[in-house]
Amino acid sequence: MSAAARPTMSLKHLELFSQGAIDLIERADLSLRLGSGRALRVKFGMDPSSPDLHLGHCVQLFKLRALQRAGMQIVLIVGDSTAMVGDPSGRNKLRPQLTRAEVEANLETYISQVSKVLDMQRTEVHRNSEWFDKMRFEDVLQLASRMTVARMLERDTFQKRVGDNEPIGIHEFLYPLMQGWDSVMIRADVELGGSDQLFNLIVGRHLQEQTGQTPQVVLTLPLITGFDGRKMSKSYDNSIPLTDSAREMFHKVLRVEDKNVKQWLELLTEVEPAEIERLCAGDWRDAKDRLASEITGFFHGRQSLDDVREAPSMPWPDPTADRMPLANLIKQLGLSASTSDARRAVQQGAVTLDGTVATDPVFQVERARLPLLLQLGKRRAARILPPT
RNA sequence: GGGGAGAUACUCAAGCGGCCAACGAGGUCAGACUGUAAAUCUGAUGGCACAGCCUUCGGCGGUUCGAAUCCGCCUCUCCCCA
Repeated sequence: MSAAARPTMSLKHLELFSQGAIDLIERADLSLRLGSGRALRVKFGMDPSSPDLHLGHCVQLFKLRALQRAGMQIVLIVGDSTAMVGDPSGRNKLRPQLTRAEVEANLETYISQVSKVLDMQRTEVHRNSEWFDKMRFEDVLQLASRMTVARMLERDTFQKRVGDNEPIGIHEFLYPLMQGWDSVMIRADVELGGSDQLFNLIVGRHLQEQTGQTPQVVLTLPLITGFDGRKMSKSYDNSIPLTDSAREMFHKVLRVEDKNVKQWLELLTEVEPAEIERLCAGDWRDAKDRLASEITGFFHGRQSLDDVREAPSMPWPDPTADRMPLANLIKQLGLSASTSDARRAVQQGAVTLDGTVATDPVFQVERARLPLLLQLGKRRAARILPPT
């Protein structure tokens, strides 16, 4: 648990950095910097472009957590300016630009979610509007002149869009430059990102070199996939948001494909490597259960695991009503997105009351019957208690 | 600047005056089966205290008993030429 970075530890640290990495550019350079014995400035940027973080982001965050514990200085960049541009990485479409108000709203939830993984007391946080808001057009032009269009168009994502007759906004070319400029401004030693970020990270090296800094070490980590096998992403709707209830999170994690269980254990938990080997050699059920328990326990606390197997308690939603139609009750408990949705679930036999299937959406649930166990499918349930 | 094509629900994509809350596919949700998995089969998939009503087909107006479908203007995108 020693947090001091001493030269003698540099080899161990090198291992810590490179574990699980896809790209490490340049390894020798990292080794050299570690040898200096100082706390390296490790940059990680996130755009508050959607309100919630999900497990995909956590691959990076867990690595940062380990590095932070090893005494590295984590520098978190909240991309409030870049969020208004939208990262074109992996995008086959023009991303809608966010307004400043939307970005502000997302930013707050981000920080609180990151604090579950990182010690924010020891984390340096910057918004990139700190420097971008001060730039004049002249400065923007100068930054833009540091990169060529040909170089930009090398990116597969842009190539693909050109091929598919999809629009590319000029402002999208600015995105990698902005991200790279962040590195210059905070004098990053290392920048961490998903493997799809390689191009952007390399631009950071390029810009640092041009401005007389030593280019940062670039470290990319694997992207984990969502339910559908594609990169886990909010926009593909295949992600596991950190805001999920313990129950939702647990069950979604259980749906991970068998072949990814090991990777998730390595990237998203702090289970010892030897233990991971042991788990993966055994029954998948146990490995998955452990994985889901680790992840859910980490974000919601160990005691939440009881709630996963038991239904969480919720009060009767409308204290003034003596009875409510089943569908409306489900909606008001927040177990379904809409009343119509609840009705459909009921009609399809997905809902049980105290273990008995209820198929009538307008069935009147009496308040006098409380407490009552209501289950909707396998993943949603509530123990309804009388109002206090 | 000139010419052509297009904008439909989470995504892709049919529909081209009433039978349209809108074919189909993917996704998602649920049921069966299972390992609370995957695969497979089945059903559902705008909202509403729901046999009815309300709001949707880029936007605003118009024609019509009736418009996603016809007309006008606007916004946005792609392609070809300059």
